[in-house]
Amino acid sequence: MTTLTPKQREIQDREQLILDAAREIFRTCGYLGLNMNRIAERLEYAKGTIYQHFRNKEEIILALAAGTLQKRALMFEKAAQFPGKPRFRMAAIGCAAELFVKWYPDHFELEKVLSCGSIIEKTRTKLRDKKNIVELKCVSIVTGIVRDAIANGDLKLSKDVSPDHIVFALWSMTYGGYSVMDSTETMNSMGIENGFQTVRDNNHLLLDQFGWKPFSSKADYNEVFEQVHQEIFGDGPSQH
Amino acid sequence: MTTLTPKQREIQDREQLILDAAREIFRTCGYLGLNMNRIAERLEYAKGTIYQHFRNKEEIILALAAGTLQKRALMFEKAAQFPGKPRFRMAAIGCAAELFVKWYPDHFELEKVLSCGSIIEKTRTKLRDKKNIVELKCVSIVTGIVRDAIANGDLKLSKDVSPDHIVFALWSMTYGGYSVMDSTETMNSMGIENGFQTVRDNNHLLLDQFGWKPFSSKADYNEVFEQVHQEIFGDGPSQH
DNA sequence: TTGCTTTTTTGACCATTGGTCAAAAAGATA
DNA sequence: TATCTTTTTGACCAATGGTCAAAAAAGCAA
Repeated sequence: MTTLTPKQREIQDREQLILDAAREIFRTCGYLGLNMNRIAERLEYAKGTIYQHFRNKEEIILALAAGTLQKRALMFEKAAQFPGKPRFRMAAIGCAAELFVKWYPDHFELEKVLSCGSIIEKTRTKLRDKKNIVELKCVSIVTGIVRDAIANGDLKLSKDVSPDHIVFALWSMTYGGYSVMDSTETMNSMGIENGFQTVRDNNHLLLDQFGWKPFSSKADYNEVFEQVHQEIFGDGPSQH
Repeated sequence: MTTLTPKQREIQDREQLILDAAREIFRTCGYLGLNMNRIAERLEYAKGTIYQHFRNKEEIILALAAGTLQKRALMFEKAAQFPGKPRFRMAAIGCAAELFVKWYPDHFELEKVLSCGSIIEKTRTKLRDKKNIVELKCVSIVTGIVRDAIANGDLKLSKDVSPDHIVFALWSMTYGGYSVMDSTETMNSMGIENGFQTVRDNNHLLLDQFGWKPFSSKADYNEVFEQVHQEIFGDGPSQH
C-alpha cells in the first residue's frame, strides 16, 4: 500500500524537515550546540514531536551521516562508470572522495562525532546498520574495480595481498590523510602546501607499488582527475 | 623557588589524582559518562574543588590526552635510538606506535573525542598548545630519521617529495588504518585478518615506493619488529 | 453534520549535569 | 592567640535530555 493519508504524508515529510534543520544547526553550532529544544523551536513544533521521529540527538546525527553517505555512494557509482582502464576508474573514485569531503564538509565532522564510542552507543543497532549498508556499498564499488583490474591483467596480486587489502590501504590513506589535515595545529607546522594533492599522490604511490598498471609514471593522473572533475562532477553538489 | 608548603604540595598532587580518577571513569563510561560530579564523588572532594584545577570536562580530557601523548613521545625517543640503518629505526617507530595504541587504548578514544570541533573549542588555546608541542615532538623525531636516511644515502628524494611529505604519508596510513580498524562494523565485512600487520605492511610498501633502502624485499621487517618489541619494549607499559 | 474512536501534538514536568559563588573552614603569619 | 589569606564547600541556578497525561486534531461511521 503506497496510499497515504495527508496526515501520514505530512509526518513523513517532516522527518526531512527535522534533518534539514538539524544539519544547519550542527553545521554552525557543532555537536554540543545541537539540541532538541533548538530544533523544535526552529521548526515551531513541540519538543515531543521531534522525539516521535528520533529517540535522541545522537540518532539524528547518525541519520544525517547516513544521508550524506548516501550521496557519496551515488558519487562513487557515477565515478566507477568512468570509461577506461580500471586504474583510471579508481582515480575517478579518488576524485569523487575528494570532492565529497569538499562539498559536504559537515559530513566529516559528523563522522568524527559518531566515532566516539559513548556517543554512537546511544543509537539503536538498526539505525547503525542502515548507515553501514551504505558504507559497505561504497567499499564494494571500490573492490569491484580492483577485481576488474585483476580480471583485466592490469593488476597481478601476490599471494599475501587480497583485493580487500588494497581497498583497506586506500581507505586508510585517504581517511587518515583527511583526518590529519583537519587537525591543523600540527599539520601547518609541516610543509605540506596542498594536502588534497598529497593524499592523491600517496594513493597513486601505493597503487604503483601494488603493481597496478598503468603506473603513474606512464599516465597523468592529475589530468584524469581534472577530466573526471569536469565531465562527471562539473555540475556541483546540488545534482547528486 | 622549588620550596612548597605542604598545602601547595597537596594541591599539586591532587591534579594527578583527579586525572587518574577521570581516566578510569572515561575508560569505563566514555565521554558522556564522564562528569564533574562523578569525579568529585569518587575522590570525596566537593565539585568546586575540581573546578579549581580544570575549567570543564573537555579540559580534563585534553589533559588526559596530553598525558598519554607524553608517554608516546618517550616511546618514540627510545625507538629512534634503535641501532642500525635509518629504515630499521623507522620500523622501530612503527613498533612503538603500534604498541602505544595497544597499551593505551583509551588514548585513541580520547583523540576521537577531541577531534570533534565543538568539543575541542571548549578548551583554552594554552592547553591545546601544550598537547601540540608533545605531538610535534613525535613528528620531529620521525622527520629526523627521514633526514638521517637522506644524509646516509639510503633515501634519495625526488624534487616533488619532502621529508615532511613522507612523515605525512606514514602518519596518514597509520592513523587512518587504526581508525578504520576501530570502526569494526564495515571492517569485519572485509577480509583483513590482522589489521595491525596490514598497516605495518602498507607502511613498508610506501617506504619502498619512496625508494628508501633497504627495501622490504631485502630485509625482514617483521623480525625487526619483534626485535624492537622485545629488546626495547619488552618490559611493558609500566616502564614508560 | 454529529458523535465517537484513534492518532498526533503539546508543553508542563522531572532528573541530570555543567557551572558559579558567598560563606565556612583551614592554613599561614606575627 | 588574633588576624589575614587561601582553600574548600555545597547550596544554588541555568540549560538540557527526556517523559507523559491531557488536549487537539484527524479519521470515520451513521
